Amino acid sequence: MNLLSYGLLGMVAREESSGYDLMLKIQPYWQAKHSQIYPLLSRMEEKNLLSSRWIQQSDKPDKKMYGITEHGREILQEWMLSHLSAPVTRDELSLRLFCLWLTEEEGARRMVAERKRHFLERIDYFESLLASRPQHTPTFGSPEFGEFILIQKGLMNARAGLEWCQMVLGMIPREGTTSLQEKLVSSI
Amino acid sequence: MNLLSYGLLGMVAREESSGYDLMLKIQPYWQAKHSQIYPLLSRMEEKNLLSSRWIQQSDKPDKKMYGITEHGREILQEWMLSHLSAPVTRDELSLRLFCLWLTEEEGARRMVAERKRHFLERIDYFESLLASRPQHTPTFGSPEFGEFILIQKGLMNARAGLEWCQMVLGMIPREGTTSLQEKLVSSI
DNA sequence: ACTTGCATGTAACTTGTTACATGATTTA
DNA sequence: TAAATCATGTAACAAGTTACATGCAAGT
Repeated sequence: MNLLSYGLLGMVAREESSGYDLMLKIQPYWQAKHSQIYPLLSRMEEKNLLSSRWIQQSDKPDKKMYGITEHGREILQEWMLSHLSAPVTRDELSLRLFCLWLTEEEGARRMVAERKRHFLERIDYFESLLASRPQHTPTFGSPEFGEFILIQKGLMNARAGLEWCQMVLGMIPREGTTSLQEKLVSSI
Repeated sequence: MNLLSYGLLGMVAREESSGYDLMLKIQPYWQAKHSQIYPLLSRMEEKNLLSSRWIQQSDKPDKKMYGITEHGREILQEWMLSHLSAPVTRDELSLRLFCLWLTEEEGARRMVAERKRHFLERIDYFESLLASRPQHTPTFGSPEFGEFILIQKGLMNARAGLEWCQMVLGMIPREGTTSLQEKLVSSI
């Protein structure tokens, strides 16, 4: 059982879901493709952590809804008490910064601007999630609490990223902005 | 050529390094083990992106220093101009928050406290990096600039994470703090 | 005596991505 | 008419982790 499997198990524990549902819901926090999720769900059913039933739909394709079993819930509880592993981030931008000195102002600005767009999109997404739920802050113990602080986690992270982008864009001179003095110095 | 390979190539472009050096330097930004790095460096040498030479050492084991080739530099330049991919984060904590309602206050607090320690450690690390380099802010174009904003990236991210932890710890009631009224309500 | 750091590598395995495969309905 | 959404799955491949393997020097 890997971390993704536990995550899926936990989501099913909250509400019965199809693989497709789970994929969409988990995407913003853990980038997993359907080709990874479907086999995991099958294996978890074999291990008796999940049960499934087919739901016929008229307009859309039929779907397989998964629910958690008693055994699944026990395993889930154990996981929640086990040691928490450190987050893993792999960001191409970090690698590129090691050799940023190889690029011109324009290239560097383009890169950071692209990342800025990414964060703005994420902020939009998380804010729309917040807007589509009860106004009052949920209290600990309710299922809404976990979801609320999860959204806050994404939001605060994206805002920090945006701030960084703006700081950096402020530090890279726009081309054509170089002063006469600097040009003279760099031409030596 | 994967992202990690480009990252290593970029680091070698800055200064000649051994696989061991690269592993240590890249760790805080991209968690790669030596068992992944060594074969990548070998393959990049085969492709004529890197060249290597053995350095004998008396007190420590000998080491293989890699330098970038002309061809390597060209490939690196191309990469810097190509499309930047989105960052990928896999955080067990995010998955756990989906089913936080399964745990008690104590378990939840422990989890967040553990994460808080993680961020405090990272902040310490990045601040020590800042302290061990020239006081004045580097300007765009110098190799120090990229490294400076990379450290800032890690720092701002870790600070945002810490802030989130503190917000959440403030929202989870400490056990024994529950009011009489709440106890009566929850006992129904 | 034991562990940590330095230093390099391979083998077996797990995890994650891309591509293949199907097919109806809705929207542009 | 083309693309996107819904919906499930498999196969081949790439990326990343864990374990195995060696060995010396310095510190605890």
